[in-house]
Amino acid sequence: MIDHSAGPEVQENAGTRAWDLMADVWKSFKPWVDKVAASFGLTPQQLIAMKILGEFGSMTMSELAINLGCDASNVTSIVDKLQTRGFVERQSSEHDRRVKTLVMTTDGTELYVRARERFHQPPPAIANLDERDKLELCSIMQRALDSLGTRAS
Amino acid sequence: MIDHSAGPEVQENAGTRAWDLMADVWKSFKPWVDKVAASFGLTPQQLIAMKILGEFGSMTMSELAINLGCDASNVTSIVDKLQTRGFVERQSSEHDRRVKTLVMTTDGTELYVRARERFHQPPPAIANLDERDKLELCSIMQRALDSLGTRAS
DNA sequence: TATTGTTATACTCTATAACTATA
DNA sequence: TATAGTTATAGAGTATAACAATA
Repeated sequence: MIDHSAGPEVQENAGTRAWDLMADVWKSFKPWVDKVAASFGLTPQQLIAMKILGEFGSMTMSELAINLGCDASNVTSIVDKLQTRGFVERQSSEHDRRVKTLVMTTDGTELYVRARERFHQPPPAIANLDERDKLELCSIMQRALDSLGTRAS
Repeated sequence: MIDHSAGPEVQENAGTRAWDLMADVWKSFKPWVDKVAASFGLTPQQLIAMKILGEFGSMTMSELAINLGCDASNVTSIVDKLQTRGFVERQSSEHDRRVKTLVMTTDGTELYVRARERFHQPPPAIANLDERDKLELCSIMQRALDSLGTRAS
């Protein structure tokens, strides 16, 4: 039997504790993300897709799948909805007609520019940090990504 | 029209950049979490519920909902599955028979103890950091949580 | 009347497998 | 044969609303 008389157990090491704390911070992001997405009439994933398309300008369906980190079949439905709303268009590539290139419409670009303004203000838990902490957090997260062999953007 | 000639745009401030980098790091956690949960035959959310129950010993359905950060209706189905598997039991509280207290079974406790061993090794992106970064990350995340008025665990 | 937990329902996000149209 | 994208399907996770039992 486990002794719970003292409440939650003490964290054994800094890595585990950092992971638990990051999870708590991440959980605090969700209401903010949902609210921002809803303010544009989009789901979070749709807004992220718009952000990626806005940053890169145009890309194929499979490239968007890689950037979103999800299966290509999901991208079909995400783009379907964005296209129905008039924010993106599919263009068949002329040199390989299997490939579809996504381009933003004028409405989509306008939405992206407005959304970008919102992204400049990160979620409260990050925004509330002082400048030194923000910079240090960038450094640590960058080292964490580098340790995985991930390419920095 | 947006100028994309130089690829993705430069991040304007440290907060936004920290938020983007944290999102990338968080994304790297998912395969690890899925793998750990699957190694116990559980979904991630079920494993998190077991972790919370193991740490706190026992709690009511609504308390678990608060700790999971989701609606009470979801907890019903999560606990249903854990109970079917024989890891937790519902006990009607004697002083208020509306309330159900969750307690882990012997099998549940045994699973929790094994899972706890796995949690001691955080996801690669965190585990790979050196001790100084881990400690600094703890401090920053703690300050981020404190800035929200969140109670530290 | 108010609260705890359940049920019914629906939507988002996700993945796998089978399919099509091209290559 | 292989690849890009689609369709069909299924499951996890989420929330809202209506409900039963109890307070």
